Amino acid sequence: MDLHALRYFVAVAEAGSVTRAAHRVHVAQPSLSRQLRRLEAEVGLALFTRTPRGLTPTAAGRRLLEAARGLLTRADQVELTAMALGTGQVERLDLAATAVAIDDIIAPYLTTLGPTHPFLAVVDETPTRLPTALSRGADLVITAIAPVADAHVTLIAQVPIYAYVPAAHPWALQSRVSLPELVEADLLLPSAEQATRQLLDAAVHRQGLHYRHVTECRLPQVAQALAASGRGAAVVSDDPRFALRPLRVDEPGGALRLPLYAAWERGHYADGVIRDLVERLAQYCVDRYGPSVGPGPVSGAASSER
Amino acid sequence: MDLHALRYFVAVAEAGSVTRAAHRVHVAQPSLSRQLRRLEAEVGLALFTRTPRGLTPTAAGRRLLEAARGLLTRADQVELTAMALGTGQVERLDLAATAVAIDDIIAPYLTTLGPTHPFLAVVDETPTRLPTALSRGADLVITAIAPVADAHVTLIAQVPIYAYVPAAHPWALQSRVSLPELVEADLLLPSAEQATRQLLDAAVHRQGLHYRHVTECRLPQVAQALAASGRGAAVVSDDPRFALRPLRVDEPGGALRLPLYAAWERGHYADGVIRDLVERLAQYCVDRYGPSVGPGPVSGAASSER
DNA sequence: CGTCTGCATACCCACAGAGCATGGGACGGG
DNA sequence: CCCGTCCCATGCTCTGTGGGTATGCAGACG
Repeated sequence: MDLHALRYFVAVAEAGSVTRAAHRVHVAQPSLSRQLRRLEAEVGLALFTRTPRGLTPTAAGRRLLEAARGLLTRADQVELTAMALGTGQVERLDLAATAVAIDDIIAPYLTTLGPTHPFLAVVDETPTRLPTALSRGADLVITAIAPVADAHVTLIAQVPIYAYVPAAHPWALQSRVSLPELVEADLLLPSAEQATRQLLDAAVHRQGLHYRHVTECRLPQVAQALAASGRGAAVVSDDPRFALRPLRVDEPGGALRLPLYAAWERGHYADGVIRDLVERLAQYCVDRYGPSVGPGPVSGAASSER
Repeated sequence: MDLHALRYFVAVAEAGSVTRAAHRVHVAQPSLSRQLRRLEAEVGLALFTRTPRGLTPTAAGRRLLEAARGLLTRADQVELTAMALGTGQVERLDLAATAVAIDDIIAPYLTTLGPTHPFLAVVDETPTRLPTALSRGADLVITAIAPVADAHVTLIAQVPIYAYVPAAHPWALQSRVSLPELVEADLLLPSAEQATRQLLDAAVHRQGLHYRHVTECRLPQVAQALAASGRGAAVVSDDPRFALRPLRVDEPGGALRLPLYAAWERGHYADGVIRDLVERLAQYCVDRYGPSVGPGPVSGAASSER
């Protein structure tokens, strides 16, 4: 059950004769004749009825013909994609990104640019799955923790992180909060392996502060649900999709910022295309939010009351 | 770009190592290694990055992997259908039939029996295309003209033919019409190659009658449209889907009846299944309409005012 | 009844793919 | 620091499959 045999089979069916088919596929008639009989032997019944003027497919032959045609066209497509890969052409890029990157950068970038070539298939991954996204099929990853794997890494933006509080919270009237204030509150924080938590922990440690009461959440949705039920006052997260009031978290030098890296495989077959895309993304962040700075609460998608 | 090479390729990708993959596909490691490098050479770039502990697919490798997996599952399906063909299993039968057979026999048979195995894919063909339906893919044909091709033929029913008249026609109050009456009317008849026309012509000739005024129509829809616009009084047809009043056409011996034959390819791979189905269809006609007789205007689906 | 057409068979050759043996690079433990 | 281990790559040989040429053979047609 070789592709070759099937190709010959459909050629014979379409030509209606072994001889004509042989001429069409540029092969001698006996070879084709043998392949055909071999196929019939494999299947176990006649695929053609032999007439003095040629061959006509039997019912079984017609049924197999349908299947074979479908398989062959599919095989040709695979061949084409392989060729496209070899010549560096690319029609689709799989992009995996954290929530904040998608909401604050990718989505507005795509909406302002419209459809792009190559087509960007964006998937948002949970922070714990992001480091392995490259090896699981993503062509480009945007993450806060630079992957250690054999990859190109570029810093494309630095976005502030936010403390989200319910509308009834005493802080609800202010737009930012300092770290000494923050650590006194009941906090819902990402779990330790997440970049935002590491960033926050480092800043807290730098200032010699200590958390008072912390509840860890691996998923932002859970944090939001807990906050809504009063189990925590402030949620610190990089996920901009909260229905809570965002406060920018400040430290003395300014806002606490999460770096966002674009990472892609070293030697990727579409390296040039990806490089180009990453550069445009970084430039987009600069144009829109200022140099070396990501979107803030004043302008950009994260500024609305969500 | 062989299926074999692709199979090895996905095996290596799934095993994460040439050695393990070789063991899994029951082949020596060097063969697999060579096939892999050959595939990479064909595509033109590295599909795996070699690590001391095994191989991990590159971006191009992952992309090709998707395509290859799809192709291989499809190939396996084709293999399975081929096997099924060989062992005489059948999951689908393509049945081509005239309008009258579908409306009066197939449809009621299927509605009373519910879903059948094998699944019956019913297509209605125009009378001119029916004789070649067997060679164009149908597994079973129900037609009024027994095909001359190398096929089994069985008479399964004999259905009356009808003259359809507008509701305003003088005959509209009667339920049948004799041939001497009929030939006096303005007639819309099927064209000469159609079975109903041949049946009618033969009966007319047997009784020494002659048509007065005939308009030929190859398509029943056209006949109906012409009748509706007053271009003909009576439409003789075996198509039971007219919005006109049906009159049974009588000759001295009784109703003028159109034979319906079931025909299927001699040596069909599902011969037993088809034989069984045909027998059940014939038995269904006998049970429902009496021996050697098809549905009449009194009982059955054709009796309603259509 | 000869010829023509078209499929099947016989025989030979070439190459692809499999196996075996072996080289070589990268970790890891003593 | 070196040796053992693990794993991939390569060289060599052999067999099996597919292709080519020559030919047989059966039905159609004049």
